[in-house]
Amino acid sequence: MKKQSPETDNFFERVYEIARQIPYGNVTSYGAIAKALGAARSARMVGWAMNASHNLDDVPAHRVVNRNGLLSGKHHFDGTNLMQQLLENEGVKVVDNQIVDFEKFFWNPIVDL
DNA sequence: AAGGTGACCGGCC
DNA sequence: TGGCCGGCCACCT
Repeated sequence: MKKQSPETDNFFERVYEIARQIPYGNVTSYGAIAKALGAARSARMVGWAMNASHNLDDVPAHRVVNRNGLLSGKHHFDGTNLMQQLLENEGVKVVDNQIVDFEKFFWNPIVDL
């Protein structure tokens, strides 16, 4: 988990590209990104790509949560509450690892793209 | 080369 | 009402 041939991470790039376009103060779900990629059922892959996005600072992974609005990947961040802190810093209310009014802050990549 | 895994989603029991 | 199961695609060992 360190190399990933530059030729094969085309899929990853696609995910990063979407995640990078998430507006400040907005959030989206893995499924939404998956649909934007044309693979609605491959939401898992999006999460996988996010896992690799740890190496990149251009990808705001904290703005990506599951369709439940739950900070599923917060455990993967440096700190335990770093993800929540970042979201709150952008004006997104987070309670108990869950985004409040998720639908209100939700950003659909398909619409913007 | 094959098997196992994963920050998910949706449907079914 | 809530928990279980399968599917899906790419990456890693």
